Amino acid sequence: MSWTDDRVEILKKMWGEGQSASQIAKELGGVTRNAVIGKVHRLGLSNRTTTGAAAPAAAAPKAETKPKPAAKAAAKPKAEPKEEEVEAAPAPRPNLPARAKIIPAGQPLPPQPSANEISPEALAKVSEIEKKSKKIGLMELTERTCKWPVGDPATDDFWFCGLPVQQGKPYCEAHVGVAFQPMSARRDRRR
DNA sequence: CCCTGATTCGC
DNA sequence: GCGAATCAGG
Repeated sequence: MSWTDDRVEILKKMWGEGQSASQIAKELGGVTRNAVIGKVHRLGLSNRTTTGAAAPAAAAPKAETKPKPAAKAAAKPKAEPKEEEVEAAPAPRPNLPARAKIIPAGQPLPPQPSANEISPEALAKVSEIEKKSKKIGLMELTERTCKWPVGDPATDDFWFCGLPVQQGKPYCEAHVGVAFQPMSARRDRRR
């Protein structure tokens, strides 16, 4: 595939909308996100300060990019209804064994050193997500499902969180929060 | 070990 | 000019 004017236009449009390079590449087809990024740079329209997936600092106040006074007469009333994202069904919700006494106090911390102090916020968050947990069984555990145990293994009332894990961690974000709160900042990241 | 963009360099 | 490989970071 080559960069035809048409495709470049789509690229500019989507990039301007803040779409990620991978999304643009997927839309265009026949190119990878690297190709898109490369092209973006070559076109000069790089900056967007949106590094990383989790970069809430969008802002983009100086978006007004009209460097070309030469108004392009290419008026294309493209009524793009945007891509419709299909929302997957929520939790499978396997029938709960009657009264699920979701112990509020006895927090099932796997490797509990001794006495740790977890912020009430984190605990509240855990209680919250436990409701949303997928309640998966041991068999459903994969490398990227939260392995946080909930309930009492000795009873029916036991399952694993199963939510998407945090990168590299064995737990989801909420559980990571209570799993290892205390951590000395490690300035070490070399391949 | 998912994702993002940025840069390099052989083609 | 192109983009895979790589880098740098969330």
